[in-house]
Amino acid sequence: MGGMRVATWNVNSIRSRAARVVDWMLRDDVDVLAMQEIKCKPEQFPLDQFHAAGYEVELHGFSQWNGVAIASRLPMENVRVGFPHMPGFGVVKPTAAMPASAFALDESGLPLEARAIGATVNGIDLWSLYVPNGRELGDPHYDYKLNWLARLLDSAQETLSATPDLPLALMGDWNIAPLDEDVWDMGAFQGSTHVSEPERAAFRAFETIGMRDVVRDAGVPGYTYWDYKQLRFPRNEGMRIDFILGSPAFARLVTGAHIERNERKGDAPSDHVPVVVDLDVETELDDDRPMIF
DNA sequence: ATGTCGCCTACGAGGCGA
Repeated sequence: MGGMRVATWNVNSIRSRAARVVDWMLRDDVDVLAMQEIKCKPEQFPLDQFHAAGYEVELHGFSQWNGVAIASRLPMENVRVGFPHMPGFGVVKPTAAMPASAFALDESGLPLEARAIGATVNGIDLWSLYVPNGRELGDPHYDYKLNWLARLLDSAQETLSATPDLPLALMGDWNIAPLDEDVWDMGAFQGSTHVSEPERAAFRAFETIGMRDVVRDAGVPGYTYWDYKQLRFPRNEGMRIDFILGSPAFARLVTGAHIERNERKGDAPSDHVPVVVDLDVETELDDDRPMIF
C-alpha cells in the first residue's frame, strides 16, 4: 500500500458526535483516528456507526470522564491499555455508572483513569493520549499532570531504547501550549496551566528521546482548540494543544500534515479539531529491502 | 459576564470537569 492517513481528535463525547466523526473520517479518507474524551464505557460506544463505515474500534473508557479510543480500517494488533507506571488520581467513589469493581488502582493505590491506549497498525505503534488538564497551578491535578507526563516519557524512552527504529507516534490532547504563539494572548494566561514552564519543559523533554512534533515540523500553522465560551472560535481565540509526536522512524514516513479547522464549525462541534498526518508506508518497506545496486 | 458544553444523579436542577 502507499499512503496512510492518521489523525487525532479530542471528540468531547463520542455519543453526542459519532455521526459527525464518522462523516469526517470518510470525507477526509482517514485510515486511523485516535480519539480522546470519548466519555463513555465500552458498552456505550456507538460501534455500529464505525463498523458500518468500515472501521474497527479499540477503546478504553470508564463512565463519563476521559476515555480514549482508536478507530482503524487497517488491522490493529498488540492493543495496550495504559503504559507502565502510569499514575492514577483522586479517590475511589463508586456510583451507579461506575461501581467499585470498575476501578483499577495504580501502584500507590490511586484509581487509574482512561487516558492511554495504543495499537500497532502496519508496524507503526500508535497511541491515543489524553494528558491530565492540571486545573490550576499548585492543584494536585497539576502535579498529577507533570508526573503522568514524566512516566509517559520514561515509557517511550524504554521503548525506543529497546527498538530505536520503531515508528512510534504519541498522539492526542496534551493540554500544553508549548510556545507563546500557541495561545491567542499570553496576557490572558498569566498564572495559568497549559503555558507554565514546567509543563512546557515536560513537553520539550520528549525531544531529548528524539520525538518530534511532526505537524509543526511540516509547517502547519494554527490552533487545535477553541473554548465554547466567550465566542472564542468566531474571534479565533484558540490554543494549540493537540499534537502528534513521532519517533525518528515515524517522522521519516510523514509526507504531509494538516489541521481540520472546519470541524470546529457547524452544528454541535467538538471544541477541538482533528490533527492529521499523511504517511508513506512504502518508504518504510523500501528501507527494509536490501539494496541491489 | 462565572458568558458553553456534556454527563452525572435522580426526575429537576445542580454539580463537576473542561
